Amino acid sequence: MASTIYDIAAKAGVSIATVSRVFNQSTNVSQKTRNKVLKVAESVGYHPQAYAQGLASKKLNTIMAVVPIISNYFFMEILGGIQDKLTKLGYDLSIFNVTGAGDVFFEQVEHVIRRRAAEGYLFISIHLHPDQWDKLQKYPVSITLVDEFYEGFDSVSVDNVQGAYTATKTFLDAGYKKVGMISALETSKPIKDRIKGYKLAFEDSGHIFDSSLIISGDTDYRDGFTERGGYTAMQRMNKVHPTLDACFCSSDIQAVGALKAMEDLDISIPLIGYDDIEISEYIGLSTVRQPMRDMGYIATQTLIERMNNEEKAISQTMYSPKLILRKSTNGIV
Amino acid sequence: MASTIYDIAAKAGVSIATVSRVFNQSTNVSQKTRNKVLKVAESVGYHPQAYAQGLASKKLNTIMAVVPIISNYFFMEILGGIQDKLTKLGYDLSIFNVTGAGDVFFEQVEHVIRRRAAEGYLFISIHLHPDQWDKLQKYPVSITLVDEFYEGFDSVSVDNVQGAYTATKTFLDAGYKKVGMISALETSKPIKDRIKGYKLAFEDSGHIFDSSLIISGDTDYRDGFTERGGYTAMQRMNKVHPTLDACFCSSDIQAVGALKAMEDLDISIPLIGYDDIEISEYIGLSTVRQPMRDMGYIATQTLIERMNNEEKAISQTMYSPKLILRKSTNGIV
DNA sequence: CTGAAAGCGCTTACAG
DNA sequence: CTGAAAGCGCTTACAG
Repeated sequence: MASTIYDIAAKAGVSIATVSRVFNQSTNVSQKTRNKVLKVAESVGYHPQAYAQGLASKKLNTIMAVVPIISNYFFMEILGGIQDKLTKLGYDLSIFNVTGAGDVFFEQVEHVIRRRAAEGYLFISIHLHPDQWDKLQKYPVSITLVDEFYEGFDSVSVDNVQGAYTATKTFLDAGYKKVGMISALETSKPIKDRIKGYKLAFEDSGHIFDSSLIISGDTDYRDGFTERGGYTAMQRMNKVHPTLDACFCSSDIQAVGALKAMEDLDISIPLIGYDDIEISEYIGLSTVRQPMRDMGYIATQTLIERMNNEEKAISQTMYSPKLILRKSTNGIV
Repeated sequence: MASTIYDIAAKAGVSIATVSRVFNQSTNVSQKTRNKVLKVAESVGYHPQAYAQGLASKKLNTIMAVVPIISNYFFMEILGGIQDKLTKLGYDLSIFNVTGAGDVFFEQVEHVIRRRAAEGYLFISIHLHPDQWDKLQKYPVSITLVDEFYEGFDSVSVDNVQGAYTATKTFLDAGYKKVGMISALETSKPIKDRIKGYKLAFEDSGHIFDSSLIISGDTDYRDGFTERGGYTAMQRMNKVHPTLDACFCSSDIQAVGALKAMEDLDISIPLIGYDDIEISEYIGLSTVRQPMRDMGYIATQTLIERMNNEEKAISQTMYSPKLILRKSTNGIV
């Protein structure tokens, strides 16, 4: 049923080389021949097959996004930025969802790289051990890291330590003493950094640091970056520290849950989230802005440049997150 | 740099057929030979290339999601459901983002089908004209429609007319007379149906229908399904109908914007959204639930079944949306 | 259990 | 401007 270049060539009375040229925008085909081929191709709905083209030309024209969790807001925004850029360039996007844990996780990542189903890879929120990164570096493929960085790879990330520091310091400087942190999975890379920044703010302010002020929710689904994670964390927080002054949340989506918990508990303290997802502006949530869309866009650009020039110097872009104050911190600054 | 099956065969002292068999889980290879091949392959980081395998075996093991707008909540949820299913089945996911408008839109859709870069296609929120659907039906590929249906295609959708009807009727039955509708792009398929349901509720209730009660926002970005779309629509609504009794919003994300507008305008009327995205529960938004995750999951399953059996009877799954009442409609029912 | 060989559907120098 | 032919990296009957 599906026709090939041979069928078209036969029906149009030309060679397969000519048919191929017609579909490759080659100028070396007479208008007459071109029209004849196009007409035949159209009549049977022919179009070159992606895989065969890829094999023969060694060009796939697709880049692959490798992600751990597909349905979260952070990734969605990043993806939007990637698509904005890709569309302009005519590349296709492929998505690989890494589902394994532990060693299997790395094996999956390595596997997808080896299959060569794309010409370039965008690693989004993929966090590995140093020796694993080193191993990956040996493969002759272009990879750009998003939300992570490691020596030797192009990357686009945000300074998580600084972001958490800024949010926490803002509370401390405003005179609040008991400033809690609603955390997510503590072994996750971004959380480690955010906790670091949170601590640092206490130290810089000359306050004693109390680790019991850092509390997570009751679920590790999506690494704890969920409404429910924030909701249950705030409930726990209120049990342990009923006199909390203010709270920093490790993501906006958790802050949404925390806000609800506060409402249910009938308490009200200033809150700062993290990310600045779209709804935050509308629900009046103060937050630490990560330029997610830009990150996806820039990362894609960086990757394409790398693909076109392997000798290019490594570029590590690190954004400084920006604090955005809204209703949830009203009157504190 | 990149090694092929030939390199491995040579180094392991076997034929390429044997190497191929090792990587295809064929049992017809002695354990000894298998180990030898695997060792060599590991030492150079070899793995069969996806495209070459695809060409030779005519199996790609990838399914493609074709979507108009990538970064929206509805799609994100659907995608999550697709991945849940795909992961279990060992298929890869590819995403094609249709960016064109008008005729170009259809051309892009047709083009991606013809390229055969996947064995099955999931069309998500792709709405075409009858003659375009008919044309698509001629191609020998498996396609499952999500959020749309058309004779001759497998599909998974939700009854938009009924959803809007239920929401509106609930208000009307509760005694509200002036019930507005915050709409999105009126030429979009789901909006047409939701407006239909909205109207129907008035007719069934014996009320006169006033089309000036249907108002959209000031932007068609993402077809108007944005916070901003809802925000500006509510502002307009308040100008035209300052004495509105209640309001139905065509999506939760717009409702978030509308809620903010109401706050800024210092008015308060009952609101019902559409979708039931995750945050809705936490912000207390009443809504019409679309089982997005399930839809993605079921659609993927349907597609795989179709791929395995082209003779299978067409299956058109239509969900009945469910009204979920929360704080935003407190006390009305 | 293993190998030789044909074939998958294209692209691309090389000639003319 | 056009064609014949080799090659891309695999898989898979067919033999043995």
